[in-house]
Amino acid sequence: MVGIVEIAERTGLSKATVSRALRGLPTVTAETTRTVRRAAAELGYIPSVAAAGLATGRNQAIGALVPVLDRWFYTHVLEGADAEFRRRGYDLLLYNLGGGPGERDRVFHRSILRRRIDGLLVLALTFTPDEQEQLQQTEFPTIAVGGPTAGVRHIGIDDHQVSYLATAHLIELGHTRIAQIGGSDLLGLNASVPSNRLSGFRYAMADAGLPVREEWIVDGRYDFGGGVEATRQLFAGPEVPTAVFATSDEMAFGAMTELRRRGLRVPEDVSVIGIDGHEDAAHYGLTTVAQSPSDQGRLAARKLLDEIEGAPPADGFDPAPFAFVIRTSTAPPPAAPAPSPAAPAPSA
Amino acid sequence: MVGIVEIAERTGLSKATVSRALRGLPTVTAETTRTVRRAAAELGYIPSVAAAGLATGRNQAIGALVPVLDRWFYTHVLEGADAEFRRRGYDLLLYNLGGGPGERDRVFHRSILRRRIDGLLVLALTFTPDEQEQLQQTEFPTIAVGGPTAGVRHIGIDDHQVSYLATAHLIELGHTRIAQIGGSDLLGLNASVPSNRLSGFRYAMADAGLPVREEWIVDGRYDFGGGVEATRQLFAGPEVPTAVFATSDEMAFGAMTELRRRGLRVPEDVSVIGIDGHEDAAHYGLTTVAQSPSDQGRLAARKLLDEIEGAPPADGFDPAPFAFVIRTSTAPPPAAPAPSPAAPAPSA
DNA sequence: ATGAAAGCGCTAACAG
DNA sequence: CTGTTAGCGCTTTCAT
Repeated sequence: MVGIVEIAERTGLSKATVSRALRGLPTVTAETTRTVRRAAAELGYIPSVAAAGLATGRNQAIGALVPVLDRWFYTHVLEGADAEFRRRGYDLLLYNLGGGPGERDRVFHRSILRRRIDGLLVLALTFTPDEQEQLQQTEFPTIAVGGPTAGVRHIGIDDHQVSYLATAHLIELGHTRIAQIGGSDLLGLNASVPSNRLSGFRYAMADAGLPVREEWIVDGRYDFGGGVEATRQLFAGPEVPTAVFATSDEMAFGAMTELRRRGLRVPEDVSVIGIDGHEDAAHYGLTTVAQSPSDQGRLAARKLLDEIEGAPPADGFDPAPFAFVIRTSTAPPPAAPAPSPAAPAPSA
Repeated sequence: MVGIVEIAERTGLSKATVSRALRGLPTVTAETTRTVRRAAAELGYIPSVAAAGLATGRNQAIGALVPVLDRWFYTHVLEGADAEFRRRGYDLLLYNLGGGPGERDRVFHRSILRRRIDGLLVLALTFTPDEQEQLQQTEFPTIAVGGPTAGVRHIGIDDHQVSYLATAHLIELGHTRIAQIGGSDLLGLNASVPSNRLSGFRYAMADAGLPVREEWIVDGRYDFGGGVEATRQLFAGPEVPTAVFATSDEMAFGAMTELRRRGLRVPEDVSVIGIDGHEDAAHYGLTTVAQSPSDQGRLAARKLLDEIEGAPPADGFDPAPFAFVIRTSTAPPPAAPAPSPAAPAPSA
């Protein structure tokens, strides 16, 4: 095993100088630095972050806490954050909670709290009071993406507003019979995202004087299969909606697939709108409110590292941008009048 | 900051005994162990893996090298492996190569080679000779999932055989005009998976005396959008296949979606078969050859940890199980005779 | 069964 | 600009 001592011996310099040269500190002659680096390369020197970390207290690593891995939003936040972390020389420790009930506790006590990381990125998750306290104790900077977490800065879209807009779009097209496929709080996931998306929907309906039918608010678990099942449920009875607002594109894809399987045309018979801006939305022709999770991840990473490296800790909410993308899955309801941007009259 | 010294002071024991008690070594009285643990809990002691690692040379961490994150196969291998790692007290460092061209090098030199991990899990990736040498030098155990890597043990399905079977199924149904949507080698990804899946297809066709039309072998990039585009291409001309074999379910979903968009019925007009056993396959009614990436990940993790903890290093290939799942996306071709398990005659 | 002391590989004052 | 001297927090001989 070759460490800095070997380099010191070989070059006749001291450990300290070698260390400085390796880190490129300015207090070393360019000449010396070159010599050291060359020797390091020749000897096949590989630095030990662990040793450096012990000495400095810096681990050059960030933990990312995710509820599950196979959801579009999470993987993309991770990709964005990871790229930024790597760019700045940090490694990413993945803490996946998806492995069953015991996992959560294990992750918390045996992993996060091992002083291996310099900061924590939290995806769409809320903490129990106990967990919160534990986190405080470790004292490392934390940032959340995709849903607020008590006492932690947070980046994400304004779910209420996005949801309001999506609903308003359907209303403007003349729809009055609108269903929402939402998501519920699974695995201690952040409940505020689904609840804000629901409230945005309710407000938009209320503002248009439209009634919300509680049986048309169904859970789609944020995934494709959930979208399929929710749709099946929505279209089981005699009374069916003319528009479906899925609060994620993956659920919207499931909805569209199930609608077509039932012989219903989108948008002629039923309009569908989503939230996310998933890559596949174009292929489905899905109208959606797009966001960029990878940008949110990147931004979160940047803020986290800035704080770790000395910037003043900030608090509160950083709203992320979103954009309406109109495609072919939304249109006026069947037998409805042309879009009336004014106040559409209820049709029953 | 409370370390083992604080516990030692508080209990009146020595650092050494505290360390032993904390690790549950048998050379400590049950009594003493209890005292120490209680004190640790009261003081809110949090162990430092870095310090322990420095002393022992063990990092209690495994690196996972993935080409990209948002592919069904990868996220599921990761979930399986992660669960096993955590169960045995190891953390997972995620090395994502998906962040652009520079990433690969950066990951290799600035991350993997930092002596932070005890082993490496490689997903569907091949190394350059240079990278291979670097890896050898670090000397930690490595294992691959989803595609062989030179000099590294490997777990996965037998791609050739799976592909042969899928093709044979279509042939038995009476199809003769069969297309394959495969995947190409993106980002230095493992080329042997696509090539074995292609050869399985060719062998099955050859064994049945059927010609392979080269223009019906198209690239679908292993994702939904690629499946859509490949299908568009396949059905653009006057001559179209009666069956499409997509080498991943995600591509098959894209193919089915595009086929339906074009007004073609599955399976009446076109049969579709996939590989993977994706959760959504049931909703699509997709016939597929199912595998379990999470089991493969779990097994890989287990073997890797066993080796790290002293088991003799093994080599070679561990074939993973797969299972044919017949659903409703495959049927005899239009205007074809009933399934003839014998040798179907070419139809011109 | 427990303690004392010597590191693991690196960084950080403090001198020079 | 470079060298010396102490550690970082834990594990591990070697004694006792």
